[in-house]
Amino acid sequence: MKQNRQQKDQVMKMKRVTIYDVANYAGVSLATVSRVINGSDVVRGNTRQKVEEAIEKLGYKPNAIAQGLALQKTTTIALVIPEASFTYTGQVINGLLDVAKIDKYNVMLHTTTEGIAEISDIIENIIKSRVDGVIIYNDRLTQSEINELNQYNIPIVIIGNRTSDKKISSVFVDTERAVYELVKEYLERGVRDIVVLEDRKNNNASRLMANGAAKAFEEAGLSFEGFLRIPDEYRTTYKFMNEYMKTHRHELMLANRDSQAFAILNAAKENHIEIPTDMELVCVLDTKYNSMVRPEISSFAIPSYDLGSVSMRVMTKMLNNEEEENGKEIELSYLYTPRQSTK
Amino acid sequence: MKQNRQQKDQVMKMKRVTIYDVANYAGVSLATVSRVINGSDVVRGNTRQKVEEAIEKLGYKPNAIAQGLALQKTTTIALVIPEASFTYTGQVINGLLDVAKIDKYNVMLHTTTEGIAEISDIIENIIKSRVDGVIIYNDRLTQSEINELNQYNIPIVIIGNRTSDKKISSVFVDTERAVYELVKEYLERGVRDIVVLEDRKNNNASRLMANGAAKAFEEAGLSFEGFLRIPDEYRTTYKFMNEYMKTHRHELMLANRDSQAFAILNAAKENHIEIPTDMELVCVLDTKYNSMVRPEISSFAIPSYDLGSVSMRVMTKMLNNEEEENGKEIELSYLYTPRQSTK
DNA sequence: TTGAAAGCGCTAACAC
DNA sequence: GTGTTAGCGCTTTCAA
Repeated sequence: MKQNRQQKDQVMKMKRVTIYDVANYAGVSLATVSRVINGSDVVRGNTRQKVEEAIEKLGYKPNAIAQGLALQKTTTIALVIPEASFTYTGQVINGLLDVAKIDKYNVMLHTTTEGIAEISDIIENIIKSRVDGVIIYNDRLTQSEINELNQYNIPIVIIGNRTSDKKISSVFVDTERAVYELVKEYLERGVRDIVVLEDRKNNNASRLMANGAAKAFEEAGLSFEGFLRIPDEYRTTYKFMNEYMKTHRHELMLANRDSQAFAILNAAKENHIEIPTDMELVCVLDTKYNSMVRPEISSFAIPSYDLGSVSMRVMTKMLNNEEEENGKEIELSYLYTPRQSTK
Repeated sequence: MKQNRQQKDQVMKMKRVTIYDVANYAGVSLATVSRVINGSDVVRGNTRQKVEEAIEKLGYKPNAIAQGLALQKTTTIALVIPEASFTYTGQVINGLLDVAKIDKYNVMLHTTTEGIAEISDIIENIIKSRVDGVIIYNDRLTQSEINELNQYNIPIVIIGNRTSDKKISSVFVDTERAVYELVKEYLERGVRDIVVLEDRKNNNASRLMANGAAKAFEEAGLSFEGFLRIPDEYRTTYKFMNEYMKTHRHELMLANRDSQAFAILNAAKENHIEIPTDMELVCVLDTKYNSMVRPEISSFAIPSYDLGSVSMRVMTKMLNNEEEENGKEIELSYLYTPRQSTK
């Protein structure tokens, strides 16, 4: 069978070239080759040269798997994001990958599917693949699941939620405060009929938004009752809003994603509600499509790319055992950007 | 140093549990443990039980890296996509990952950055990480780069372009034919002033669209001169179109991405060109945002999810050495979907 | 400055 | 059925 493997390799054209081949070709020991590829400075220039030539000649590429075994580290991190969130996480991923590339880390992508309880499979998988760290977008993972990972003593960075622990750091934007500040301002202007629309795809974001609004109301001596749930029987935000707006209208509506705001926009139009004249509209997260609708939705400029790049940077630092980086909570700032959907 | 490592492990709470620990605990040899975790059926039920208990008790998870070394396979594939294409590739990735999950494959994500010539770095990286296969979205990679990968005899699946070779298969939609058929129909209706707008982010798609249109024109005894380039000085499609439409109008415009169609839509509005009355508009690729604009853009329903899932399935088959799967060109069908932007 | 050799954790002959 | 052992390709002591 060993024979078989080698034979097959022959047939398949070229045998994988290993560190042995290089050592042989260069007439040195494999230890020396190892030193060269790892940039050790004890190797004599002359020897180094020979080895480098051999590497070049043979087209040798170190086997990262073998290195991983020997070194007990894979220079790979796992990224876990909710499936179907690419529209909003695209920039986050780009930021993350750019930094990963610089630091020579590989990224293994895992997605969590809504509703399906296979998260434990993903965790199992992550453990088996011995990645050096895990970056998790959003709160799809419950505390207990995160704890399970944490047990394995593997550094974790959470994107989007403020959390921290011994080996857990987080990078996020304070949505709650963003909404709080906005609502507060409207309240001061005398606007009271404010509604926060639920985002069924992101409970946590919804909760934070509602909390922010509630806090502002509270401070004004009022109580907030404007959290608008989308009943299960409506398949889309648009369908619900279209129905809802036949009998309801508000002064200000807040949505999480721009796509929800667009749905509101269309439903409003259908119901002859003028935006921003009759109702104002703001969303938290937007995409490039927001510059393509009329009116453009006022939103918070969330630094998505940075959310990703900073996370990866934090991860690298944790991996380099810069202890002070552990358990950090890094808040990135947002910027409210008024557009045509507000007065 | 060996001491050191072990000490450190102790300090860091728990020593990684290996197959040896399990063997020890269960009072069998590591070979037997290996057999159990690999589902070999030669193990006696009684023994298997003991081993399974030990695994459970110790919380043992096989080290995929070590397995990879021993087996010469990583059960990991690399996915290469153009950076910033997540809006359109999101569904592709979802499809791919879903199948990968079923087949127990891991996916390493790599992105290619526009203009920057670090593709060779990515290839180098892919080789080093010893993935079992590579799936490439789109034609960012030139033939010579693909050849370089191919040298290593690693199965490749290309998404989006018809290509094939000894170890290369592809999964795609025939955009050229889609445009051909559409243009042909318009020509038959007497519409001649047809323009295909360039997609600077995707030359290949642009080319295919232009080819399709040209073919239809040719068959009608006409020559196609309606390929509209966006000059470099314009940063966005919108800026260009807004200028362009001051002096030009057409009967039918074709864009690749919905976002480009939206730009045209807005520019048209600004220039008092009514769609679809004064001009009709069709795009190839669309996203969920297309259902949120008015008028909705007529488009081709491209099975993005399937593009991903089928690719991964093909990859699995190639990896299982089902020779007949090599060099396959799999065409997925599209469906023209007329909406409000056409008469 | 270099080489020999012992692992890293696992699989798969081969022997019993 | 189960154990022994030789790799898989690399890193890192330890000696020379």
